Amino acid sequence: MYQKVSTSLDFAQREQKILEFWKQNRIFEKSIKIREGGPTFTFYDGPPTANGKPHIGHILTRVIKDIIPRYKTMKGYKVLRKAGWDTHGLPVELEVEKELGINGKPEIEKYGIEPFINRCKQSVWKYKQEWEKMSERVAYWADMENPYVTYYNEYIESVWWALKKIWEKGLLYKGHKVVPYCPRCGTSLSSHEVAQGYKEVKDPSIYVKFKVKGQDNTFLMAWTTTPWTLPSNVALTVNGNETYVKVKCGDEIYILAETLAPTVLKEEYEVLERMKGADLVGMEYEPLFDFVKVDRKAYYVVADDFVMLTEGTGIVHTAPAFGEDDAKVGKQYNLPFVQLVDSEGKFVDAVKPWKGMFVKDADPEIIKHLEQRNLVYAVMEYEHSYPFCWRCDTPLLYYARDTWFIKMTVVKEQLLKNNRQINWLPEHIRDGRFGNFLENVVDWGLSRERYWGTPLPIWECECGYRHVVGSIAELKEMGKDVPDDIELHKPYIDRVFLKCPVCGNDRMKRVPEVIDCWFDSGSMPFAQWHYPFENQELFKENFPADFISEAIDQTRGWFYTLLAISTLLFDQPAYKNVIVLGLVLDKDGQKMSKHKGNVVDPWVVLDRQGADAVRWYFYISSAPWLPSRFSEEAVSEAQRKFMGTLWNTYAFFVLYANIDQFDPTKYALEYDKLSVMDRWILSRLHSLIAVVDGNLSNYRITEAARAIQDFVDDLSNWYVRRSRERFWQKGMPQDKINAYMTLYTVLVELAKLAAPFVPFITEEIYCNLVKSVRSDAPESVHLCDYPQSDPKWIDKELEQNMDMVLKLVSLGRACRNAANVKVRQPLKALYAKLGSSLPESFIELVKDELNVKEVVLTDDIDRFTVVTIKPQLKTVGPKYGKLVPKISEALKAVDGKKALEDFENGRPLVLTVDGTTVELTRDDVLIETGHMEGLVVESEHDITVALDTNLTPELIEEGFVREIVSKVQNMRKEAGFEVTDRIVLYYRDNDRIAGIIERNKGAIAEEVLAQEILEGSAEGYTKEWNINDERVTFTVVKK
RNA sequence: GGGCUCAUAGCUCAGUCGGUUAGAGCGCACGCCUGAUAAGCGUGAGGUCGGUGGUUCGAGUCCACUUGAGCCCA
Repeated sequence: MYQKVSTSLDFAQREQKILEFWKQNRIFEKSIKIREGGPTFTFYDGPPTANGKPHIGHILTRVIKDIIPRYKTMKGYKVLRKAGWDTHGLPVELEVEKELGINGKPEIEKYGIEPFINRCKQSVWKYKQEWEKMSERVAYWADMENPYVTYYNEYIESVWWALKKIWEKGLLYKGHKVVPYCPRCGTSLSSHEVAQGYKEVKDPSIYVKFKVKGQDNTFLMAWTTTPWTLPSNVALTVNGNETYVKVKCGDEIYILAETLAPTVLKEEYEVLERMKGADLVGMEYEPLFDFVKVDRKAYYVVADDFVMLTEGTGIVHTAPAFGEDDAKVGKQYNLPFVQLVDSEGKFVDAVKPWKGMFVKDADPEIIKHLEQRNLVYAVMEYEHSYPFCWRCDTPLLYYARDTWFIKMTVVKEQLLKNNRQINWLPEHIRDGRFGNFLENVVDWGLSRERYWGTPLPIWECECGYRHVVGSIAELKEMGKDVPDDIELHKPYIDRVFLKCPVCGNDRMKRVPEVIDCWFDSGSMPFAQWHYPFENQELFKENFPADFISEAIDQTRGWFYTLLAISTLLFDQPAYKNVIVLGLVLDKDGQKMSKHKGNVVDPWVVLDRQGADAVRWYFYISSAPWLPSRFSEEAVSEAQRKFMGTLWNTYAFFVLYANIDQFDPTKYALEYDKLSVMDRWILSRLHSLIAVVDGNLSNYRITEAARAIQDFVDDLSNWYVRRSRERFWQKGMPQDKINAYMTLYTVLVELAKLAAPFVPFITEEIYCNLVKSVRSDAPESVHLCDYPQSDPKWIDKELEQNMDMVLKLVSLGRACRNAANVKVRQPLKALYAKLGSSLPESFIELVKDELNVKEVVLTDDIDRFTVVTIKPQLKTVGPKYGKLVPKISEALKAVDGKKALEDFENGRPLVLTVDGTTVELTRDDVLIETGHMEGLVVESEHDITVALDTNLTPELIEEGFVREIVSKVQNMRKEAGFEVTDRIVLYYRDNDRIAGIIERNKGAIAEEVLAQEILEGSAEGYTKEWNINDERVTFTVVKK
C-alpha cells in the first residue's frame, strides 16, 4: 500500500530525494507545459550579480519570488520564469582589478582593454554554480537553462534599441554632472565606493567677504570649507524664506542670516536692517578673482531651499562645477559654468598664481591671498567626515564631468501616474519612499567612463552631427568593414566608424562611455526576449509583469529603472504588484556583515533543517517587508511546530492505513454518514482553503501561512487526537471508513494547499498518499490544480460550536488543574453556562475529553455564581458621556440577580447618578458571573464552568481501572510488543488492586489485548507500580 | 541634515471600526497525557502597549511632540 513513513524529523535528507525526482521527471518544465493555453501570469526575475556569493537574504528573496508563481501555476496560469544574470558594471571591473593586482584606469589601459573585458566576462560567472546550487536547493523554480545575460549581444542590441527610442523622443542629452571623483585614478566613484572611504578630517573653513557692488564697505558674508572652489565662484545663494540682517561691525557692514550672526561675528555689532532672503536676490557683488571672463550674467545673489541655517552664514558660495546643489542652482538661474580644475585635480593655466597645483594643496595659498586683500573675515579649522578614494586614499573632489543624461524630469508626471497603478506591498512605499523619490526625480546620469558595460551607441562626427545606432543591422549599414560577428563591447565597438549622413565623412566616432548597468537591468522586460528583433508576441503577452519582488534597497535601483524605462518607452508601469522585502538581520537585529562575523551561511540551515523549514520560517515569521531577525533556532522552531506536526499526522495515517490495507479509491465521503468531528474538520478545511486562496491572490503570504499552521495544529491536536480510537476499531465499520476518508481527504487537500509554501514535504505526502493508489493522478503535487473551497462543506455554526467545545474543554482542564485531579479520574459533573445552546453531540465530546459523567448546561447560574452588572459602553457611552465612570461605580452596588429578574420581566434598571436619572435596558449592560464557593469554577468572558469534584467509590474504582490499563499499555510499549500483539497479564502483591481487576476483568482485557489475566507472575516483562498509593507488580507476556 | 519604517510579556510576533479582562509561540515554573512517544497537552508567573501631551465618555489603536533603532538619501 503506502510506503512506511519514518517518524524522524530529518527533512533535509528526504528533500534530496525529492530534488532528484523533480530533476529526473522534469516536473518544473511540465508544470509550465501543462498550463499551455491557460491565461498568462508574468513574473520578472530581477537579475542577481553572479560575482558575489548568495547569502541568507537572497534565500528570502528566492522563496518569496517562488511561492507566487507556484501558486499561480496551480491556479491554472502559464507562468514563464526566465532567470537572469546581471553582468556589467564597476563591481565586476573592481573584482578583476583585484585579481590582476592592478589599480585604476591608467593601469587597465596599460594591461589592455580587450584582455581586461575578457577577464570581466569570466569573473561574472565566478559564483554562478553557487547561485544555481542554492536556487535549486531551496526549490526556486526558474528557467536556469536559458537565462538572459546582460552582456550578450542580443541583450545589448535590445538595450540599444531602447536608447535609440529615447533619443528619438529627444530625451537623451549631454550635460554636466557633479560626481565624486578621484583625481589620481581619473575616475568617478559610485556612491557605494564613496561610502567606503569616509574619514574624519580637519579642513580649513573660511568666512569670505564678497564686496557688494555700489555700496561702500558692505559685504555679503559667505562660508566655505573648500577654498579651492572660490576661483570658480559665480554666485551666492541664500534661502528666500529666511531672515537676513545687515549689521555694522566696526567700520564694515556685513550681510548674513539673522540667527547665525551671533555665532559668526566675534565683535559687538549693530543691526542696521532686516530683510527676507528673497529681498537679496539680484544683489550684485564684485568677483573675487578675474581669471575668467564669463559669457553670461553672474556674480549676484540667488535663492534656493537647500540653504540651511545649521552652520555657516546662510549665504552659500556657489560654483556650479563643484557641487550638486550648485549645479542645480546654476541650471535654474542659467549661470555660467566655470571649471578651473583639470581632470587631475590641478588648477588650469588660467589660474595663474596656482596653475598646476593640486587644488587641496592650494587652499592655504588661496586663503593667504584673500587675507592680504582683506576679503577674509575669519579662518577656522572645520572637522567633518570627508570621502577619500578607497583605493589610493586621495581626497575626492566633487567635480562636474561631461555626462549623458536621460531627461527624466520631463516624464515626471507620467512616472507618478504610472506609479499610482502599481500595487505596492507594503502600501506605504508607493507614496512614501518611492513616491517621494519620484517627486524629486532628477535626470538620469546614464554614462560611465568605464570599460565593462553596454557601450553608449552614440556616434559623433566632426561636423557636429550625432547618430544613435539602434541595432546591429543599422551598425553594419552605416559602418564600413563591420565584422559579421561584431561583439558589442569595448574595444571592438570603438573600432567601428560610421559614415556621416550629413557631411559624408566616414570617420564618425563613438563616444567613449559605457552606460549605467542599471539601465541594463531595467531593460529586462523586453531585452530578455531580444525584443523587438525577436519574440514580439511573447513580449506583448508578458508585459507588464503581474508580480515582482526584491529587497527594499532596490527602491532606487531596479524598482526605479524598470518603471523609468517602461515609462519612457511604453508609458506604463513594468509591474503591477510588487512585494518589497525587508533586510534579513542576525538574531540580535544587527545587519549581517563580513567584518562583524555574523553572516549566516545559508548552507548551514539548508543542510540541517532543510529548505522547507527555511521557507516556512520566512513565510510565517512576520510580514516580508519587515526586517527579520534570522537565527538557526528560529528555523528549528518553524520546523518543529509546523512540519513536525504535519509529518506526524501524516505518519499516523499511514501507520494505520497500512495495518488496515485501507484503499481510499474504494470508498467515498458521504456527508450524511459523517460524525461531528469529520464534518467539523472538513468544514475547517474548506474555510481554510478560502482564506489561503484569498490571501495568496492578494499577495498576503504571511496571513496565508499562519492560517495553515493553525489548521495543522487543530488537525493534529484535536481532530486526530479525538479520533484515534476510531482507527483501532475491529474490521471496517462505517465510522472507521469515515475517519480514514476524512483524514485522507484533509491530508491530500492540505498537501496541495501548502505545496507552494513547502514544496518538498507536500510532494512526499502527495506521492505516497495519492500516486500509490491512483495511477491516473498527476505525477506531482505541483502539477495539480489548487484546491477550491466548496461552500457545500462549510458549516459556520458547526465551527462555532466546536470553538465552544474547545473553550469548555480548556476551562474544564483549568478546573481539574486547580483542584489537582488528574484526567484519568472520572468525575461526576461539569456545570456550564454558555449564553447559547450547544447540541448534544458536542456535549458528548466535552464529556469524553474531560472524563466527566455529565455536562449540565444551565442558565440557572445562581447555583454557582454571583452576578455583576457592567455598562455596555457602546450604548451607554454615547447616551450618558461623562457620567459613564460614575454609572460603572453605581452598578457595582446593584443586586445583579434582581436586576436580571427585572430585565426578564421587561423592567429597565433605573439609577440616580449625580442627580441625573439613568435608565438602563438589558442591552445597556453586560452581565458577568463570578465565582461561587464549593465547586471549582473557571470563567472566560461570558462562559463559566463549574466542576463537581466529589468522588464516589464507583468513580474511584473507575479511575483505578483507567490507571491499570494505562500502566499495562506502557509496559507493552516498553517491552517492545507490536501494536497488535496479544498478551497474558499477571498481577500480584496488592489485594485492593486484585479486587478491582477481578471485578473489571473483561474491560481491562479488551483494552490491553489480554487473552488472560491471572494473579501471580511469570517469565516476562515485570514492573512494580505505585497506583494512587497502592503498590502492585505486573508482568506482561507475549502470546 | 532630509525622507521612510519600526517600538506591545525575557525573546519572536498578532492585535479588525477607538469599547469592557491586550493575545499567540518560544523560554521559564508546575502539572498532565501516552497504541503519533527522542513527540504531545494544560495551567501559571510574566505588560507603565518606548515617553510626554492632546482629541474623546473611553486610546495599544487617532493627532502633535519626543526618545531609541533600522533603512534609503545627502
